[in-house]
Amino acid sequence: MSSKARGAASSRSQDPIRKPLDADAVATAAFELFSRQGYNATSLDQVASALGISKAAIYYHHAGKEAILRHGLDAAMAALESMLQEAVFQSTANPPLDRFAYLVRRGSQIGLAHKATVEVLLRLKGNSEIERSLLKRRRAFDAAAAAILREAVTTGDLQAGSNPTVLASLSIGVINTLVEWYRPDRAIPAGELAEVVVRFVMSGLPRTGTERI
Amino acid sequence: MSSKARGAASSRSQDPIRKPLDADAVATAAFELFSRQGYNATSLDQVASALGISKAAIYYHHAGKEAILRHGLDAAMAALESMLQEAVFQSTANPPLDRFAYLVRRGSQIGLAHKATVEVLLRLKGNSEIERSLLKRRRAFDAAAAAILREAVTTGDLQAGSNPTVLASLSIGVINTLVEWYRPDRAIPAGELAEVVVRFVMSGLPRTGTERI
DNA sequence: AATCTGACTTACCAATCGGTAAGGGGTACG
DNA sequence: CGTACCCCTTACCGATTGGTAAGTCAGATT
Repeated sequence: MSSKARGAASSRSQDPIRKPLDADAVATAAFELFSRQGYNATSLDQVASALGISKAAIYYHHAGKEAILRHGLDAAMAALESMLQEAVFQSTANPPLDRFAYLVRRGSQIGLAHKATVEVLLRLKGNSEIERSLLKRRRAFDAAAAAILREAVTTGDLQAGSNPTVLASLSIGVINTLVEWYRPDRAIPAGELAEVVVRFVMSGLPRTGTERI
Repeated sequence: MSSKARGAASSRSQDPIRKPLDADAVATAAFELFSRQGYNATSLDQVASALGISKAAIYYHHAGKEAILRHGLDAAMAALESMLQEAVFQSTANPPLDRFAYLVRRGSQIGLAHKATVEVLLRLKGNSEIERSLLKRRRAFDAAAAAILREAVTTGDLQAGSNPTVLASLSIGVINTLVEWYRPDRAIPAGELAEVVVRFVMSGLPRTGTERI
């Protein structure tokens, strides 16, 4: 019983078999917890035990906790940004409100598809350099959305005197809030929900006796 | 120079003068930081130094970190709940959509007036018993709002087939998102903003060529 | 003058956290 | 058969955190 017997990998050999993890799998599990408990309230030990590995094993796949954060949020922001490019560079013959509706629809779909990551993205507070750089990208996204609405005011599609920045923030806010309460086991499927969101942003509550387009 | 000389209150006597703090003042300062950095990312040492006191002094006013959380969130939830009572018990002769509009307007005003507390309230994740009890109250609030919309479907004020739960979540979501980006130094004053929110919820983006009521 | 109380202070603690060091089992390849 | 590499382990560390113990000083009360 000398201290030499520092048995390693003992629990792994007890496992039936398990595929080696990769950086993506670790990040996915981490974001599952980040989104449920919050980033700061989630320890790497929790992430490790959710994966059935030791905390140190996480450091084989990622440089640290913040690296995991960046890994996941980079992917989510990239998806949103490429979608924004599509919306912005759609035929300018396309009315700005149509492009905005496209942005809202695709934004909802992406938000729901990347629920865990987007939820964490929305809760960033800028407590580190990484968080601040992500926040900067988020603000650029919001500004681009506002620009489309500003154009809609110029073309007269939106009422003169409207504040495009505020309206863009409210519209995007609807998407954001979506990510926070939607659970896939809900009565309404994600595909339909995106349409409900688009109609809500364009027309508000579906009242009777008001014109619909 | 015996160890007896454990000078106390030394920094206070250096201060010009300072009124004694009370539990509310400590909680207000704490929520200022909670809302900017997040609850978990804010240490009591930060709260203390923002107040110019020692961390231990916080424990004279509050039983602990979670007690501060409860102190502030209890007040915010109470304000929202009493507003909800007003909206619900308004003359039933009042159309449900009018009552809902009232709820959205007052909800926006309260959210903006209690910005720091409400922002923390919205970020709760249920990581402790206190958080879970607050979340329960929040869900009751959402359910009551949904009930008003359900009534509006019954009376035919909302289109048949509408999902009142989803629509209530989207509407309240607009208020929630408001709290996250609004800064009082913005171009638009808080009073106007509440009206913009009401119009947005009732009619969506202010398009030209659509009927307004 | 003596005492009490409100409002703090410094000094400390145990627990937890993110992160590191060092090593070991399994498989592929020479 | 050796050895190299991948993927992971146990054991540990320093820093930070929420929380506590005990002392203190100014001002009100007696």
